Amino acid sequence: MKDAVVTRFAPSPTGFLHIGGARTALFNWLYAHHFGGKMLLRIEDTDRERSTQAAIGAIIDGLQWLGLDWDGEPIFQFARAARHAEVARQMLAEGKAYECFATAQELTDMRERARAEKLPPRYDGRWRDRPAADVEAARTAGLKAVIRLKAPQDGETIVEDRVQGRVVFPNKDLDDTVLLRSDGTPTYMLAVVVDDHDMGVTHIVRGDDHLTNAARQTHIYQAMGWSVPVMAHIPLIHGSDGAKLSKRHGALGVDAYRALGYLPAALRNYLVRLGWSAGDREIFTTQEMIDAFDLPQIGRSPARFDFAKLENINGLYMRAMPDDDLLKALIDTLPHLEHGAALAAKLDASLLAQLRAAMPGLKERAKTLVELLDGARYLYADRPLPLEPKAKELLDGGGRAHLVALLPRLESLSQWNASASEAIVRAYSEEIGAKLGQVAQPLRAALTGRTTSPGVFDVLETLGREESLSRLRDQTKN
RNA sequence: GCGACCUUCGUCUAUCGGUUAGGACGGCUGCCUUUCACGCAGCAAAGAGGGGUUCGACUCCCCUAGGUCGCGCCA
Repeated sequence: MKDAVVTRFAPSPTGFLHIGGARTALFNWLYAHHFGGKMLLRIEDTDRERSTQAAIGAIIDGLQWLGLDWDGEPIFQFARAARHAEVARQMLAEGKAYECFATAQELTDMRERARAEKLPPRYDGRWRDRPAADVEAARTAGLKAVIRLKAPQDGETIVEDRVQGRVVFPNKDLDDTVLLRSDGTPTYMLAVVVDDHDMGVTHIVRGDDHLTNAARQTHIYQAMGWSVPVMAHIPLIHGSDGAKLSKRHGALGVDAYRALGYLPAALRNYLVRLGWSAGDREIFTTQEMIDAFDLPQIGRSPARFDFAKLENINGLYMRAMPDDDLLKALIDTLPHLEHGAALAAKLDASLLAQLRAAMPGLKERAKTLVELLDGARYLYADRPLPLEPKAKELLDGGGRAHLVALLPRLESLSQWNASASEAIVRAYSEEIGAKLGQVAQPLRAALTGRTTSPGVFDVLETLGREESLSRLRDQTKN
């Protein structure tokens, strides 16, 4: 196996793992697995002001929840600062970089002047070819220097991108990037290149907001005589109105998706089809995804995030999941769900068995775990059940009489199961010449407090004789 | 302002010069039915605009419009 594929996911820990980052991670993960390679994780924490431990935790937790594992230990970029500085000094020594003593004020003025003249705001290279004497003078005057790359000024830099195609940047449009800050810490631009090189990254798959950075980074690779990895800049995800993804549009941390009751496998399936396709195929197992995934099928246009489709896919996954697995997923997710604590508090062996028995009827009525939890509420609600307005109307509007008539018949049942109760109820409705629904709906209202639920006869069975009859008596009393 | 990239049903997409422009979500009809769902059947819905090239353009080229991203001693 020559040239094994090595990809990396390189988030900066300044916030949670958002949905766009999750998709980037997924693409890197799929690509690495498709070619039997590795995906590395690098935490880009060089911004000491904004990087937080909490964000690092959120990112790692998010990746783990999504099932996107990485090879080896995560690399922390800040820990490699000395290596980055060493490379910068090497470039300085080789004349590939130079010291620049321009002050922050000078740079601001430079930009403002450019803006006023409607020119692109760029560094003008004022320290690029200064005589050594000037540099000495500045240093003895106590000025602090940054190290800037001596980037090519003529010709063009070509990024052969596997998604964007051949993108040409005239070098005159790119200025001399800062490599090392005046306090001696490396910039992102330098750190990324050095780390990707040192980590043996062969394929860089990242958001296309980095496309112009790719040209600047290419200059650094060239200055160091390193080979440039394969680049693939994938389009960003947009909100439903086409604008930048905002909170309202789904730019939430992946933990929010967990709290909304989405299954990681479903979210993965939704995300992989956002900007990538394999013919008409919509649903993939993880292995199928790995087998089918490759860079050429990634589109170049940004995709909009669509909750409706995510819900649909999640519902599909829930229905396809074995009942035991789905129940486990629900129980495991309880701590993250809004009303999860109520169920968790009452969860014992018998409730667990009831949930398991009700699962077939429950899962086809839910698109998320939140809906599944809500649908299961009748199983563990306290008597007397609170009635939804429509359920109350149903009982008050004549439904109660049916319950009164049905109660003794149900009480006399020798076998308590769905088919036995169904026979009783059907016989009764035929007797009085009513449609089954006219009788079944009041029953449902009394048993669940609602007008919608799984089939009433299944409800009777899973609730059990005592609980069912008690709930019916509660409603016939008044 | 400059630069890069993007533009097929409302949304995600297929199409790699010749198709009644296909699928999925959502929407709407209907069937099933004890409710709600599920399932099934069906319907509506698209090549941004304008020029070329070509026997023939969604597909290739140019222009326009719109959108996104980038232009820090942030990442």
